[in-house]
Parts: sequence; structure tokens; C-alpha cells
Amino acid sequence: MLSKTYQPQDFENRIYEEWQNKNYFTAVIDKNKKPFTIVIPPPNITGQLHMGHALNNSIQDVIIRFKRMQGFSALYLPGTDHASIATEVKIVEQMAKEGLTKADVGREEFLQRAWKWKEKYGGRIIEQLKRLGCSCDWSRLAFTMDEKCSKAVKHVFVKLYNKGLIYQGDRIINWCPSCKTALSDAEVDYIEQDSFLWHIKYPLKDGSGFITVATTRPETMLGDTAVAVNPNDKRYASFIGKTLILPLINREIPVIADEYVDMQFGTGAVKITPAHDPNDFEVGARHNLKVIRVMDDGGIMNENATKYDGLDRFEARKKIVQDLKNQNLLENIKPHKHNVGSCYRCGETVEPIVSKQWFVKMQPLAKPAIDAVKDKKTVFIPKRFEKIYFNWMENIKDWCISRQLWWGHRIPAYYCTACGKMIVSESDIVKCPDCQGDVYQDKDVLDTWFSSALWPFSTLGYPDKTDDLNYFYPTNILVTAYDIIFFWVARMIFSGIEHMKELPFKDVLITGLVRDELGRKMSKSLGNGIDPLEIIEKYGADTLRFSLLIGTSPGSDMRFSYEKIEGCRNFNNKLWNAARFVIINAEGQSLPDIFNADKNSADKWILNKLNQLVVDVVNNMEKYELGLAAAKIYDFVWNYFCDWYIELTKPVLYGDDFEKKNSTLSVLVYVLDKIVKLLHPFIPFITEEIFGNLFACGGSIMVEKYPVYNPKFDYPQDSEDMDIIIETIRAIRNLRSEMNVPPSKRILVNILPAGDKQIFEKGALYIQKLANASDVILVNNDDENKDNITVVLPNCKIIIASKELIDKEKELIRLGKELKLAQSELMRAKGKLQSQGFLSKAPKELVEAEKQKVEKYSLLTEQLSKSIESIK
RNA sequence: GGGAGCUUAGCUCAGCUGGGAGAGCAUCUGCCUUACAAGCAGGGGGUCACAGGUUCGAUCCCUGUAGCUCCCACCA
Repeated sequence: MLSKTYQPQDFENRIYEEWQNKNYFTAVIDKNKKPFTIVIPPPNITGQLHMGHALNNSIQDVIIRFKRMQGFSALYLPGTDHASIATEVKIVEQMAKEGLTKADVGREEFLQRAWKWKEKYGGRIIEQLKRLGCSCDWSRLAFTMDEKCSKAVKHVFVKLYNKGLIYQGDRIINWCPSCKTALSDAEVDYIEQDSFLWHIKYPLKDGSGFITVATTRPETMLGDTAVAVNPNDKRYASFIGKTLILPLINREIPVIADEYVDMQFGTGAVKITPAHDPNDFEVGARHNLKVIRVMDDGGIMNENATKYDGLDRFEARKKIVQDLKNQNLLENIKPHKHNVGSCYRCGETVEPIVSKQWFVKMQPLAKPAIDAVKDKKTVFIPKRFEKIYFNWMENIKDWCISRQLWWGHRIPAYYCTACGKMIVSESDIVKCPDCQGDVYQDKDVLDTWFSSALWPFSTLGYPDKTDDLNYFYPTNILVTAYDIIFFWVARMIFSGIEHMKELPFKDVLITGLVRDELGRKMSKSLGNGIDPLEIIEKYGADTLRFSLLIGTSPGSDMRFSYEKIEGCRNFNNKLWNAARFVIINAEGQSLPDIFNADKNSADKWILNKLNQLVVDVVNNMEKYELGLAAAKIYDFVWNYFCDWYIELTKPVLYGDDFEKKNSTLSVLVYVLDKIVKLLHPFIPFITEEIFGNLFACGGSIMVEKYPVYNPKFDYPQDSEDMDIIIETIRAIRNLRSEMNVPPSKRILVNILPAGDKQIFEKGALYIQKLANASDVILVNNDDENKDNITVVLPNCKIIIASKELIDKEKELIRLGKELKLAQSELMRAKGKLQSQGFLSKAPKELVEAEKQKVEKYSLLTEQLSKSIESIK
């Protein structure tokens, strides 16, 4: 027996265990079934479940459960990401507490610690996903650094290297002085900061004057190897080719001309520091300038900085500015806002520096990846995100993939200590193949996203041609937030094309961000994050899932709100109690088969509405319009099934005709069964619990069929008739309320049908019970008694003769209101029909409908006026 | 500098290809009616940001304006 209120804590965990024990999550390769695959965006092993995960995985789970119920062999492949930098930062922090550094423990021990850490904490988020109810195939749980994925990484690296798409080179890259590693362009966040534009005088060697340059980073001047001006700049024409003396260092540097210089900005003269600025690096390359690094990997000035050697870069800046001032070389300091790049992991200001790194050549990979999306082989939902994708792909630069970290996939390149030869190899190398000399492996590891890019196929066994890969690839849909389109989605697309010759997924469903109640991004630093687990504890996973899904739309951010959570909890409670009603009544009865049952008009009405709902919902689900689908079911359950159908069954259930009772019960059970099946993907636990109690057959709703349209239960006429009865009940209730009739008071209701009398004959009992009437009498004509209150509806006239209940004034006001409404409707319809354009161009049905409205409302107006007259 | 999104009831938001504005919450009135007070019945509340255009007809399509938000670029 179900408890009186919905208590998710009583069953969620138990049900999840049952599902696992029965292996319902394990996808089976079945040639008779179509596969449907989703690979999880692997959460970082450092992570704990946050609202973003909760949203993202709820969506994936809804889709996979829906497809599973539709008969697909549905695989929801879970896994975690080693998160190179993020994890390494954690380990370093952990060691710092023991007073240790990476250098102290060395690579081996560091990695041991990292693996230990992974074993201890890497599974946290997996357990949390289980609490959420995710039906992931845990037997296929993957990890970006497991054997399978590592094999794929090495294979791909070697393949791309041999193809000339991976190369090593001295290039300017983003460097994090805190993490002490190179970063890709995508890993740098730009934050606007208030700073200054320092104007510095660079004297000419011949003593004939000076050029003033403007810079935001005076400390880099120590690495200047030229000053550039625009070739069209008349102010500086005579300076081009002359030599300057770099202050503080006294290096001779040339004045060069380059189109890159914007004449409008600053002084129109730019100091060129090829080692510490990406643009300057380009200019330097064009003019064969020397590249002089003045900082080390920790952001400390080096020996090239002469007397500033050993100073932190920001200390050096202060000192240099002071020294320039003292030498009278500082012409001006202007406040200036500019964007400063910072490390996306630690927030430290990144330093562009020239360094030897590994790169992926992007042009050849990007081209087919752009075409594929243009050809709609992969579709973004919503579509607008395709622009973001194109924009990035079309302007892509080579991808810096080497990281000076220890936690990650080691680059499979080896160097011979004897002959210096470099060997790139999938298998481990111990001796140089040329000279048999000792070799050592490249010390760097790969960007985390290098392995993530292979995720849709590395997890299925690539490069081996496994059965899984053959059956489950390509995957069907990728569900992810918009903030990792560049990091991940784009890279998976070109990787899938390059290595599998097939796109990794058909659809990309982009989710929005879950913001806090004030609309702010949830973040650690703000401390405004809401823990999904706390919500699950208190309200249940189903409630959390439903609140994240109902009424939301792809790609747009949503606001978390406790009000919504409670609303969804209330819905679950409503569903729970509706189920309780059905189960209490149906228990122990032997019910007739639904197809043979003798169905009354209410039964037919709800079956017809259910059919419409099923069609709508499946349609929405197929298009991944989960928010709409959920809202429609919610509406049906509450406003049709509970508020009307259950109430309509009561006169039958509390009557004494057993046959009718059992027929109605069979419909109640049938509809409830479909409801919980429709809802199961969204709220899997409560629906399973109800299903189990409803049928007590030991089966699981998880493996039941998703509802489909049933042509046997199409009852358009009965449905329309019942709508009329409902409308009539509403009108009476409305009248009672406006007339202040106490709920306990029963009133006699006369009804004069406007058309088909049968509708009301069939519906009289419903009207009586639901409108609290002492009796309902069908009359043939209106006696127009002045003491009657009448309500004119399109299909009938309600006449109530209880004059003691009537307040004449109120009744006149009410009738006046109705008359006004009817008149405005009449005008509207007439107006439409007067337009020649409408008559000739609008669809015929619409014109016909308007004509009928004119008829209907003229009649209504006439009758209402009569009523008003009669009361007066 | 380039691009995207948003602006709908007091609040939070839906509204799929143009054919009479919706939900939840809040609010007001009345109800402990034997599934549910986490509830029931009824009510009030909107120039769909603004201005043009296309159309017989625009919340929806086009153009422009304003405000807010975000992404990309990185003029030193």
C-alpha cells in the first residue's frame, strides 16, 4: 500500500539497486534492434555533482530511457575525465599541506599520488549520478586514462604525426606561470582590467631626438628588438631605418615599418617584443628580428633582464617605470582599460612566451568539419550555435597540445641520447632503432582535450574494430552546455571525421546554464552554488529532474528556484495520490479487459484525450523538446485526469452497478498505466514505484513499451460531448460562486438543451454530482419566469429557479458582463467576415468557423438581452 | 571591432513551421467534499520593449531603435 504522501526517500535508492541487479542498464548488441547511443560528457574526476551536471545528465537520461522504451538497444555510456591541469593542481595543493613540492617527490611518486587520489575521489561523481537516477551502462564505465582510451590517444597521435598533422615547433604560446605549463588559446579567459598606457621615450642613436612608444606592459621592453611604425605614417617617415637605443638596457634596435601598426592608437609607434607578444612575434618573423626572452617559466625576470634579473614580472614593472621616470624617459601615463588573459584553471595572468611545443595543424582538419555541419550531417539544437561553431572553426589556429605537466597522457615521442634522433611510436621504445643508443620519452603530457576529442570512439574500443564500435558508433546525440563547444564538441567532430570517417553524433543538444535564484552564474568563488544532492535528499531525485526539465528550452539559461522545486514536488504528490486512488479502488477486483469493457462517456473522453496527448508527447520527444513534452503531461495529469476524470468516475465507483464500476476501473488503471509510462523517462523512481504497486507483477516499467497512439480509442464525438458537459458544470459552479451559494447548499438545475438532448441525458448525473445539484431536469422550453436565473451557453441554457438564492443586482451585473463579452465576440467575427481579403484568401474552414460564430453569438446576445429585460 | 540571445501577467518562464495570449508561483473569494490542505472550486491581472514594413491577418516573418546578457577578437 502506498503511503499517504509522496516520500521519495522510502524508495529511490531501493529501486536504483533493483535496476542495477537486473542489469537493465547494460546495453546489448542486438542485430534485431536499432542502437541508440549517448556518450556522457565525462565529468572531471576532481568534480562533484553540480546543477550543470544534474541538468545535463537528466536530459540524457530522459532521452535514453525514452529510446530504450521505444525498443532501441540504448546505450548511455558513462565515464570520467582525468582533467590534467585541474587534478594536478589538486595534488600539488595536497602535497603543499605536507610541505612538499613536485620537485621534492619526483614524477613517479607524484603519479602514484595522483592515481591514489583518482581511486579515492574519482568515483564520487559516479555515485552521485546514480542518485540522480541515470541509467548509465556501468559495465562500460570508461576513464580517459584507462588502457583503452590511452591506446586510442597514442594511436591517433602517431597517425597524425605521420600524416604531418602534428608537429613540434618554437612558437609563441600562452604560458601559465603558476601552473608552469603551456595552454591552448581556448584555455585563456580574457578579463577587462583597469591599467595604464605608459608612454616611453626611446632615444635615437644619433642623438637627434627620440620616438615615444606607448605600452601596457613596460617590463617587456627589456626584450624589445625593434620599434615599428606604420609605413604610411608621415610623422615617422624619416625615422624608418634609423637606430634607437633601448633605455635601461642600451641595446641598439631598429625602427621598422609594418602595416600592423595602427596610426590612431597611442603614439603610432610600437615597441616590438617578439618573445612576449603574439603580434610582435609575427612582426618579428617578418623582419627577421631577434627573439629575446626576459622571463622564466615562473614569470620571474631572467638574466636577459640584466639588473632586473630575479624580480617578479610585476615587481619589475614598478621598478622599470620608476627608473624611466628618474631618467626622464617617461613622457606620460594614461589610464587605460584592457583585457588581460588569465589561466582558465588557476586564474593567474598568462604570459605569451616563445617556447618549443607540440601542435596540431588545424586547417586540414577544420575544413571537412565545417562542411559536415554545413551539409547538416550534424545538427545543432538550437541552430544558432552552429554560428558559434563556424566562427571558431573558420578562424582556428594551430592547437598547442603539449603541457608541461605530469598527470596526463605522455607524448609518445622518444629522443636518442646518442644520435639525437626523435622517434614517434605507439609502442614503448627503449633503444634507438638507428644507433641502439639509449632513449628517453618526451617529458610533456597532452592537453586533456586531446583525449576528450576521441571520447565517442575511444570508449567503444577504437582503434580496435570492436563489436561495440561497429554497433554503437556513430552515437546519436551529444548533450552538452554551450561553454565547451570549442573545447570539446568541435574537436570531437573533426576527430570523428578524421579517424572514423564518420561524424561522432547526429545531433548536438546544447543546454543552458543553471543560474542561482538571482540569475547569477553559480560559482565556487561566489559560493552561490546549490548542491543537487541536498535537493535530492530533501525532495527526491524525481523532483529535481522534473524541475530542471519542465518548461525549459534548449540553449537558454534557467534560474534555479525553490518555488519550482516545490511545485514539482507537489506534482509528484498529486500523481502519487491519484495512483493511490486508483490502487485503493482497484485492489482485489478482477477487472474486464479494457478493450471489452463497456465504456461510458467519461471513459471515452479521457481515452480520447490520452490519445491526443500521446501523439503530442512522442512528437515532442522525438524532436528533443523535453520541456514541452513534460509540460503537456503535467497538464494532462493534473487538469484532465485528476481534476476531471477521477471526479467523473466517483459517481460510478460509489454507485452500486458492479459491472460499470469495473469497466471504469479498468479505464482508470489503463490511463494511469500510460501516464506513468509517459512520465517514466522524466521521473523514473516514482513511476516505477507506482507501476510496481499497480500491477504487482514483479516487472519493471523501465523495460515496458513507451505509449503509442491507439486507433481503437479515438472517440471524437463522445469527447466533444463530454467537453460540453464539463463546460456546463463549470458554468453552474461559476454561477454558484458569484451568487455566493454556500458549497453545502444543493440547488435544482434545469437545463434546456440547444441541440442534441442526448448529450445532457448522458451527462445529467455528472452535472448533478460535480455541480452539487439536488437534481438536474431537462426541460423542453423556457417558461421565462422572472424569478429564474439563466445562463446561456452555446449548447444549452441553464435555468435555476431558486429565487431565495438570487441577488437581483448581482445577477444583472453578471448578465451585463456576459452580454458585453458576447457582443464583442460577435463584432470581431463580423468584422473579419467583412474583409474581402479574409473571405478570398483565408482558408475555407476558417471562414466557415467565423460564420458559425456569428450565428452563435447573435443568438446568445439576443437571449442575454431577453434575460436582462425579464429581470428588470 | 565582429557576432548571438533576451525584452510576454506582480515574479520565474513556456509559446514547435503567422489564424482568437498560456503555465507555475504570488494575489483575492469560498471550502478540512471519504486520493491528495504538498489539496479543491471560483475570480482578478498582459498595447507580447518601441517604431516602421510584408500579409486578408503579426507575440511569431523583415528592417530599424532602445535596454539587458553572453560569446569571439585582443590596438601595443
